[in-house]
Amino acid sequence: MHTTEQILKHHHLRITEIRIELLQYFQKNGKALTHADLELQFNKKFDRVTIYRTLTSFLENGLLHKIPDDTGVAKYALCSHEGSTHTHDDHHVHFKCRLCDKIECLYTLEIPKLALPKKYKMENANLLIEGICASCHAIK
Amino acid sequence: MHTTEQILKHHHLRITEIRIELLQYFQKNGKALTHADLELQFNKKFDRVTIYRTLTSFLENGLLHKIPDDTGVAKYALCSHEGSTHTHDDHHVHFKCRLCDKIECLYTLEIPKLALPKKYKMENANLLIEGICASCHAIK
DNA sequence: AACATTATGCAACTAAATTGCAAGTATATA
DNA sequence: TATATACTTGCAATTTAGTTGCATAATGTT
Repeated sequence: MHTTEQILKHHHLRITEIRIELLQYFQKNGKALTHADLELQFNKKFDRVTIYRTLTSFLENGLLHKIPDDTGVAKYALCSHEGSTHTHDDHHVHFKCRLCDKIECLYTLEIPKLALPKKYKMENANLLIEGICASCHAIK
Repeated sequence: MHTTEQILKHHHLRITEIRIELLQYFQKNGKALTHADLELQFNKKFDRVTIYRTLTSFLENGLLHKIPDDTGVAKYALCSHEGSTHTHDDHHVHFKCRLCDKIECLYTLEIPKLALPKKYKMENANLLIEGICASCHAIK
C-alpha cells in the first residue's frame, strides 16, 4: 500500500495540502465527485479556483478521469482501485443511479469488443449505465 | 415517409416555425448538434432562449436525445434514423472523432449485454466511443 | 540557504443555461 | 369559424460552471 504522498509523487505532482486532502477525500468516498461537492467540503480551507486547478492537474497526471454524463457538470473519479498506479485507462464502465444520482466506476466490468463500421478506429470507450444501484434497490 | 409536421404531431408537439426548422435541420445534418451550432444557424430568426426551449421539448418528447460527453457542452441527436417514430430509446452507441469532433450515432451497433453486480438494475446505457472517423481516416 | 519552478488566492471575466413575465400563437370545442 | 384556453415566444435579468491574469507564497533542487 502507498501513502497519499507517494501516490502524488508517482504521478509527478508536488506535495501540497490541497492535493493530499482532495486525493484522500476521493479515496474515502469511492464515488464520482463534482467541483461543487468539493467546494462544499473544502471552501473554508481552499479557494474555488484552486480546487478547479487541482482537479485539472489530477486529470492531466492520470490520477482522476472525467466521467461523461448528460448533466453538463463535470464529474471526476479515481482511475483505479487504489488510486495508486496507472491501470489501463482507455475504457471505463460507470453506473449512475437514477434515484441517488451517485456515479460509481465498475472496475470489474470490461467493455466488450465491438465491430465498428469500416475505417473507424476506436481509441477509447466509455460506457455509462443508468438504473438503480444496490443501496437504492434495498431501500425501495 | 412522414412529413415534418406529422412527426411533430406524433410526438405531441404543437406545430411552430422553429420546431419545423430545427427538426429539418437535424434531419439534414445527420450528426449531433449543440445549442451553439443552432444559434449560429438561426440567431437571426429565433431567440437563443427559444432554441434552448425547443431542444428541451424535443428531448422531453423523445425526438432528440442528449449525448453524454466530457466537454460540458450538451450535444443533441435525433433518436432514430428517420426521426419519424419512436424506436427503442434505451441505449445508444455514439462515436466521437478526435480530429473533427463530430459525433455520430451508430444505430447499427447494439450494446452487448453485461453482467452487472448483484442488485444493480440497468435501465439504459450509453456507449461513447472515441477515435478517428472514416472521413478523417481518409484525409490522413 | 538560494534559486527556479510551480502552486495558491483573489478579482475579474466568459460561457452555458435558466427563470419570470408579458405578449403572441396554436388548437380544441362549442 | 369564433373564441377561450393552454402553450409558445422573445426579451431582460439571473444563475451556475468554468477560466484567466497577476501578485504572493510554497515546493523541491542544487
